[in-house]
Amino acid sequence: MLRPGIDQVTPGNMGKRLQKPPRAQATVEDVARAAGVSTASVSRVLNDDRSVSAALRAKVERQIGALGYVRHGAARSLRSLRSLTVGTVLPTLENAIFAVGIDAFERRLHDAGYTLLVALSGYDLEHEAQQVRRLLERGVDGMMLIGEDHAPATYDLLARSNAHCVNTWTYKAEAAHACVGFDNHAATRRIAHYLIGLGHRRIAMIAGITEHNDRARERVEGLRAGLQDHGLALEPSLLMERKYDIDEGRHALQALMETDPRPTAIVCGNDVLAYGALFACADLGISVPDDVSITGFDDLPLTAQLRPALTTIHVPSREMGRRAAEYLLEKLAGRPVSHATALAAELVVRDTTTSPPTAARLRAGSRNRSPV
Amino acid sequence: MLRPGIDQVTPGNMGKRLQKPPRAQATVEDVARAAGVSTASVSRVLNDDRSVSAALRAKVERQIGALGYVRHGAARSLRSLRSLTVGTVLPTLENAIFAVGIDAFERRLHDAGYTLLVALSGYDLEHEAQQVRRLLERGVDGMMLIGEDHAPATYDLLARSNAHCVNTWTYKAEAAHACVGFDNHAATRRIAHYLIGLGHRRIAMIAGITEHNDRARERVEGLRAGLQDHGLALEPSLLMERKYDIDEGRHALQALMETDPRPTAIVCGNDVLAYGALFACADLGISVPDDVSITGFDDLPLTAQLRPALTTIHVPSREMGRRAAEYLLEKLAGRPVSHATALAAELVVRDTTTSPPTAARLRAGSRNRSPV
DNA sequence: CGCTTTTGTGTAATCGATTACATATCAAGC
DNA sequence: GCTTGATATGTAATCGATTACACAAAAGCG
Repeated sequence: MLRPGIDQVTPGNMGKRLQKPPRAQATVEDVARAAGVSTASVSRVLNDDRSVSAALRAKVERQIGALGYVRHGAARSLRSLRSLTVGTVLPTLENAIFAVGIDAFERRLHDAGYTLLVALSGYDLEHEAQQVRRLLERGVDGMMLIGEDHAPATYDLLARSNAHCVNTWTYKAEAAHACVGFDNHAATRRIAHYLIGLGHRRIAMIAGITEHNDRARERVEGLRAGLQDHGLALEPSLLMERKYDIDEGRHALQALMETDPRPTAIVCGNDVLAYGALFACADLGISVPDDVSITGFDDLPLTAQLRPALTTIHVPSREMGRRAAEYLLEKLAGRPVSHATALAAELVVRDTTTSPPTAARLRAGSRNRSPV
Repeated sequence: MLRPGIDQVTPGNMGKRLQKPPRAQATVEDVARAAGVSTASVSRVLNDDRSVSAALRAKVERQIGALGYVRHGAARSLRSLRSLTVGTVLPTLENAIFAVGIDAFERRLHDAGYTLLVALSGYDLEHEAQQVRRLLERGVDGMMLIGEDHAPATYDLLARSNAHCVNTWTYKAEAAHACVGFDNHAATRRIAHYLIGLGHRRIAMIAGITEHNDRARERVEGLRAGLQDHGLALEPSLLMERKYDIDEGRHALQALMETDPRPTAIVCGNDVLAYGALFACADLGISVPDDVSITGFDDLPLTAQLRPALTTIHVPSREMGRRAAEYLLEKLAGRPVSHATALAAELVVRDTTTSPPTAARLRAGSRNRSPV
C-alpha cells in the first residue's frame, strides 16, 4: 500500500522511503513552467492542435525533450474519456493460429496510435468473462474476441460498456454481434464435397473440442452437412473429439485405424491434429495419401513444408487481424462500417489427399510396410 | 476528437449525438448514493480494506451488482500511482518461441492481479524504443523485454521511469540489467563439444540475424568458442546468417552443400532454420544423420515429433516466462530478488546427430538416393 | 479606419477513485 | 463514570491532462 504524504513525491521531495525512490516524473506543469507558457498550450502541442504557433510549439518541444517528459496516460484518459487502448482475450498464445492474427491486429492498431492489451482465457468462458471485465476496467476503447461463443456475462458487460467489440474467426451473415471472419461450416462442407468427389465414402473426423467453441462445432456440422448432401452420414464411431495437441492427433488416428472397415479419409479440425495423424501414419507404416487421405484446417506456416504436404483450409489470419483492427478503428472514429465481414477460407489441395485405395490396394498396402 | 459539453455525458444527459450513445457508467459516487454511504466506504469495499463492517460491505456489494459498476482503472491509477499493469515488447508473435513464454508470463501476472500489455517491435530496436515509451505512457508498473540488446533510448526511458524492467532469453552473471534467462553462449559451445566428440571436424552454422540481437550473436560466438576449445575454427564460408524462416533455412542448406568439402555437421541458430535444413535434405536426398548431422535451438513443441527427431537445445520458455513474472512481482512488492536468474538450457540428443560419414559413405551416400 | 472575424493563449473546472485526516461510536480498563 | 484506545465511517483534497470559456491580438472587410 502506498502512503501518500509519506511515500508520495512532490517536485521538492524525492521520497526516500521506498525501495526504488520514485523519481518525480515531469508533468505538463513542469514543462509549461520551463517553457514559460500555460499548461493548456503544452497540452495543445502534445495533441497536435493546429492552433498553436510554430514559435510556441518549438519552445514547448524543446522543454519536452530536455525534461524527458512522458505523457501520463491515466490522467489523459480520465479526462478525455478515451484510452487509445484496445483489448483482446485469446484462448492461448501457445499456438501459431492466433499469434499471427494478433500480430497483424497489433500492427494495424499501433499505426493508428492504439496500444493492445492482451489477456488469455485458457479456453474457459468464465475466465474469459473475468478478463473482459478487467480489460473494461482498464478502459479499453475496443475489444476483439475469438469466436462467438461467449458467456452471457461477457456480452452483458460489453453491452453496458462504451467499448466496441468484434468477434473473429467466425462469420455469419445474420450474426447478432459484429464479426470479421470466415464461414467454418462452409469450409468443412467444402472438404466433404471434395473428398466425396475423389471417391471417398467412409470419412472420419478428428475434431477439436466442441464444447464452448463455435468454430470447432461448426466444422463438425459442416462436414456432417457436406456428407448429407451426398446421402452420407458422419458415423458416431468415426468422430473423435480431441484437445489441440499433436499427440492427441496421433492417438485419435490410431483409434480410427482400429475400426473396421477403416475410414479412407480423415478430416481434421485443425492442422495440429492433422500433424499428429500424419506422424502416426508414418510410424505405423500407413501411406498417406495412398492408404488414407488426410486434411487439416488453418494452413500454418509449416503445413506446406511437411512431406507429404498437407491438404488443408487456408485461414487468412493475417488479413483477419488487420480487418478486425480496421473495423474497430472505423467504429471508434464514428464512421459507418459493415457489421459482418466475410473472408475467404479456401481449400488448398496438396499431397495428402487422393482417391481412396481400391479393395486390393487396401489389403496389400498398409500392413506390411516398414515404418519410416 | 471529442467535444465535451456536446458529446460528453453527464448522468442527466444521455448524449444522443454520438453513433453509440455513451452510457453513463456508474461511478463510486452512484454506488455510494444508492447504498447510502460515502464514496470512501465504497472504495474501501472495493479495495478489501479490512476495516469495513460486514453490514456495510454487504450493502455496498449489493449496489455494485445492481448498478453493474465497473472500476475505472484510469482514475484509480492516477490517484494511487499504480496501474496494476505490466508491459512487454516482443520482436514478433509469429512464432511459437515467444508465444509460449508470454503465455506463462501472462498467467502468472494475472494470478497476481496484473494485466499484460503487449507491443511488438518487428526486430527493430528503434521501434522497440517507441513502444517502450508508449507502454510507460500507459503507466506500466513493470516491463519485460527480450534479450539485452536495446536502443540507448530504451534504457534511458526505463531509467527515468519508475517501472521495473527485466530482460529475458539472456543470462549473464555480470549483466548490467536484471535478467531471467539462460546462457546462449554456453549452449552452442556445448553443441560444439558434443559434435566434436562424435568425430566431426568440419562444422557449419546457419545462424539467425545477429545484428541487434545478442541471442543470435552469442550463439555464434559460443559455437566459435567451442570449436576453438579443440583447436578448430569456424570457417567464414561455413557461417551463414539467415532470417527466421523455413525457406531461408532450406536455401542456406543448399548453399552449404555446394561447398567442397561439405561440412559433416550443421548447427542451426534456431529450430525453424533447422526445419528448413532438414526439409531441404529430404528433398535433395541427403540422409540425416548419416550424411550430415543437424542441430537446432529452442525445442519447439513440434521438434520432437519430426522424423528424424531433431537434436536441439531445450529452451525453458514456460519456466522463463513464469520466473520473469515472479521477478517483477517481487520487485513491485518491494521484496529483495536476485538480479540475474540462470535457467538451464540443456542439449537434447535425438535422431539428427551421429558420427560423421566415413569417406566411403560420403561418396556413395547422398548423391543417388531418391527424394522422399 | 472602425468593426467583425479569426487566431493564439491563458485560467480554471473537470474526469473518478483514493486516502489523509477528522470525527463518531463503542468497549475495555481503572 | 471517565479516560483511553480501537474501530468504523465521512469529508474533502488530490493525482495530471484536457478543454470550455474568456480574452487579447491580429487579420479581414467595407
